[in-house]
Amino acid sequence: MAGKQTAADQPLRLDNQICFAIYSAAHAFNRVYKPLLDQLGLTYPQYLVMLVLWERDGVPLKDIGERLFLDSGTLTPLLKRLQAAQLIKRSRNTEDERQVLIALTARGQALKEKARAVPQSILAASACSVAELSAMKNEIIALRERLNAAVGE
Amino acid sequence: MAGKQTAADQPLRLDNQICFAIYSAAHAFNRVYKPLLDQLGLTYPQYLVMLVLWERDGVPLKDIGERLFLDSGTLTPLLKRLQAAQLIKRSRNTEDERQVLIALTARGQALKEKARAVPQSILAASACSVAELSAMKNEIIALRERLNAAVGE
DNA sequence: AACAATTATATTGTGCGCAATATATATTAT
DNA sequence: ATAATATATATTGCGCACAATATAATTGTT
Repeated sequence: MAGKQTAADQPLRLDNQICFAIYSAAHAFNRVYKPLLDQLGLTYPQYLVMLVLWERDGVPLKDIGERLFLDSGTLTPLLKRLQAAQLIKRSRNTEDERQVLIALTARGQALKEKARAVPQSILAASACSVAELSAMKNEIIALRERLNAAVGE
Repeated sequence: MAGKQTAADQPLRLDNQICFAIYSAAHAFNRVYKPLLDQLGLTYPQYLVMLVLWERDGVPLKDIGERLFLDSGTLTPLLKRLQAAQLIKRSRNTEDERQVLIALTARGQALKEKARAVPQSILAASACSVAELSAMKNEIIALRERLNAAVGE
């Protein structure tokens, strides 16, 4: 019984799962990022938050969450750690006291310069042209949007 | 100063990161899988382990780890939970007492039949042809291998 | 104005994922 | 045979992710 591989088993084979390809590629990226981000004192999710803030500063937690598809259960403690590292400040919006506005400190701003070395190291590790990576990225984002749409139904 | 977008900032823009596309697609997959796997009483990583075991039974923990790119720190507690759910059995290999062999219980074998409904639901949610998904999967796996090779150096 | 519904964030609990370390067994070298 | 090295698993600690829940502020209704 065990070991027999029929056509009916194909859909359950690990190597046929695109989800596992993506899952394992995400972990592979993480391993490449780890030594680079260690130098910045950031984890990968923290790096993503910093990328958002380096684009636009002083945004509510909710906006960061929508951008990264993360909720307050993940972001609240993560942001507290970034605050403890003196990279961000947290303050309530005076116009809407429910909102927590996240702003970079001088230290957080300054870290952007150090971070500029990261993308090129990642590009080198991926051993792939920018054009190819960009094409893959767009396909994956399109897939992500269809998956998110399916959940929303 | 904040809000200014120069060419030098492009590499750090969130939307230009393929890693974030993959990271967020992995989470999107997880959200699609969640309700399906809830019916099986499995988490997504547990489902991956079961996929491995449904292909070949009675394998050492190490083999599962190599297949899924996970170490004992992740697998040991996960396998204990699968054992608690009576889906697997754990036993030391008599020929090498260091190894823990993981075997399916009758219940674990039986769950495979229930799981056959999962891949087609995922396919529907991805709203994509099998051929397209397969092509993307191969590209992503190739990228993963290059990333893993870069870490190994 | 009072009440209900909505929104934004925080908290708690569970399960990964991984680094660092510990322990026991097996292999290799001397 | 003994010692040194390597291998397989387990344990601890930290940081996500996310479901479920709680709380406080805002908006909408009557």
